[in-house]
Parts: sequence; structure tokens; C-alpha cells
Amino acid sequence: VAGRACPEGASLNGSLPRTVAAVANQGVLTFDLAVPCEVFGYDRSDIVRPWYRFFVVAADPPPLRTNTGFTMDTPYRIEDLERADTIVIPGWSDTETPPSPELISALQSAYERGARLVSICIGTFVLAATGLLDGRTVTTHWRHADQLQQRFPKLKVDPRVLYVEDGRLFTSAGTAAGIDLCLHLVRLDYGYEIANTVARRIVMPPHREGSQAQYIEQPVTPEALGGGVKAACDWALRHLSVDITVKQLAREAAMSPRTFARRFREVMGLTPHDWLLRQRIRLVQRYLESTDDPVELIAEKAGFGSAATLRHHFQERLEVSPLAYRRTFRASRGPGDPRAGRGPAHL
DNA sequence: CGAAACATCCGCCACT
DNA sequence: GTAGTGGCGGATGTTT
Repeated sequence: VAGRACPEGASLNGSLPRTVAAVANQGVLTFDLAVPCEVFGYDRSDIVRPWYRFFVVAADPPPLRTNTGFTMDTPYRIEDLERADTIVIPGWSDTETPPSPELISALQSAYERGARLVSICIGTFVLAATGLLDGRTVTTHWRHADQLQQRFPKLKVDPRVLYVEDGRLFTSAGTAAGIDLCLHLVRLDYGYEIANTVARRIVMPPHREGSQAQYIEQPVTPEALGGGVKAACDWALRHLSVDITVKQLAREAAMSPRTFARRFREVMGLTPHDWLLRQRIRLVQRYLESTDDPVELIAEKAGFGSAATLRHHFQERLEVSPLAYRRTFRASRGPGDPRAGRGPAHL
């Protein structure tokens, strides 16, 4: 794990707007480019002022033809990157097309003057070409992780995470993980509550971890789980409200505790107890969002021994108290919001 | 909040 | 020799 340094630029001083630029090349992946457009480029000044300034830079002479066949134009060029303090490289056209020398040096000098560099999906290949990622922990789309590691041996490629924050360098896995990463940046800039509100606006589950977490584990698909581990997880999810020990889980998985702990780590990327806690907190979030139950009752229903224990973990992981979480979640449920009313919160 | 009791995790190592 | 298993114990984290 790369340095445990505090997130840099964790909060916005005064009211200077952050300026975010996304870079598109010929053949850019439509969805990946749309991610920063949606998160940063959409005017959200009704949530907080000032919102970001955002523009799209053409790395090739426009018009640019996207990978889905339509063309687009933008007045901004590589030299405009010097005005950005966050630069996003969304899914580049492909892993074979190297960035131009101008783009490389623009990225290098942006980094030197303190800008944050962000990549989505195979955009990591572009950042890697600048040399700035050498020795850093990074990620990319799982299908290209091996290729990235081979081409840039100095990187520490971790294909198991949704995104990685390493100093001012941010990389994310396949397409949709880019949304998580962009929301993470919003959280660094504006705090958890604002990021949460944005997540709700774009109908993303707001269950992400606190800002000190450098790694966000990828949600594993049940199919990817080893047999016994999956059985234990299923069992645990059905019994979340009662006390569960790792020893019991091991029994459900038909393994010794030691082997179970090892298998679990390999498959899930975190320890059994940590996973359990996460599931419980997610359940608590759902209750807070969709009921008026007191925290004591929720603690009981989610398998926490006491409300104090629940508050402790909730605050630590989400950096908000349970009641504050409920308040912001409900206060921002306004007219026009697709989740108005009292629908069940999704997992 | 802190202290004390308790659970978990992980390197180590012996064993199959 | 290699690969996987599982017990042990101390550091670390959790719960009361």
C-alpha cells in the first residue's frame, strides 16, 4: 500500500472553484468520457457553490469521432490544460495509441505545479506513459491489467480494487468504477455529505468508504467466489441480525478457521470480520434512509450489540453520525428526485 | 472517554 | 522439493 499520507487538498479553501479538464482523443470511449462530464460538468451549483468549472480538451484535431460512431467538437486544446487543477483521462480509444509528446509534457508540468491526475479505465495507459506513475500503486480495467503491468513494469498494478488514490494520482478500474472515483474526488473537495448528495442525484448507491481509505474493494460477483466462501457469505447475509463469529463462518464454509480466513482474503480482498462489518453498516444505511426507527432498534436489527458500537463504526467508516446521515439523506429528497417518496433503498 | 475483557488477524512453522 | 493446511501466539482491533 502506497503511503498513508492524508489526501492532499482535502478541502476547498475559501470559494475558489476547482477546474477540471477531461481529455478526449480520436475514438474516445463514449461512456468513459461521459463520466466526468456528468459528475463535474453538470451544473450542480444548487447543491454547493461554487461547483466545478469543467471543459473537454481535444487531444487530436477535432471533430473527434467517438467509439460509438458520432462526432463531437470542443474549442479546448492541450495548451488549455494549464488552467486545470484536476485532469481526467477517461477511456482512451485503445491501449495501443500512445499519447502525443505535447500531451505527455502537458500532463507532466500540470503534475509538477500541483494538479491532480486522474484516469478511468484504460486511461491509465496514458498516465503511465508520462512516467509519473512509476513506483505507484495503480489500477485499470481488469482485462488490461496484465498488459499494463508488462508494458510498465515499474507500476504496482492492483486489478482487484475499484480505484486507487496514491498521492495526487488517481486511477480507476473499468468504466463504472470511474464514477466511484469521480465521486471520491468530490468527497475530497466538498466532503462526504455533498458527495453523497451527488451520488443520489445520479442514482448511485452512496455506500462508499471514508476518505482515509486508499483502497476501495471491488464488489465481488457471487460467481467469482470460491464455493465454501460463498456459502458462508450467503449464510451470514441471512443472519446479519444475530451475532456471528468468524469461527461460525468457517464452519458454514466447511473449513478450518485458519484456512477460511485465508480463502476469504484471497477471494474477497478483505478479512471476514471487516466484510461483516461492512455488510452491517450497509444495512444500517438502508434502515436510516427508509425508516424512522431509533438507532437502538437499528443496531439490534443489523446485528450490532449496542447502539454505541454501531455509532462507533458508522462514524469511523462514513465520517458522519447515523442521525446526521439520516438528516442529509432525507433533507435532500426533494421534488423531482426520482427517489422521492419512501421506496426501499437499494443495497 | 478510557480500561478491561474479548475477538480477530497474520506470520510462523510443523505436518501432510 | 512444492503446495496446501491448520494450530499457535502476540499484535491489533472490537465490544462492553
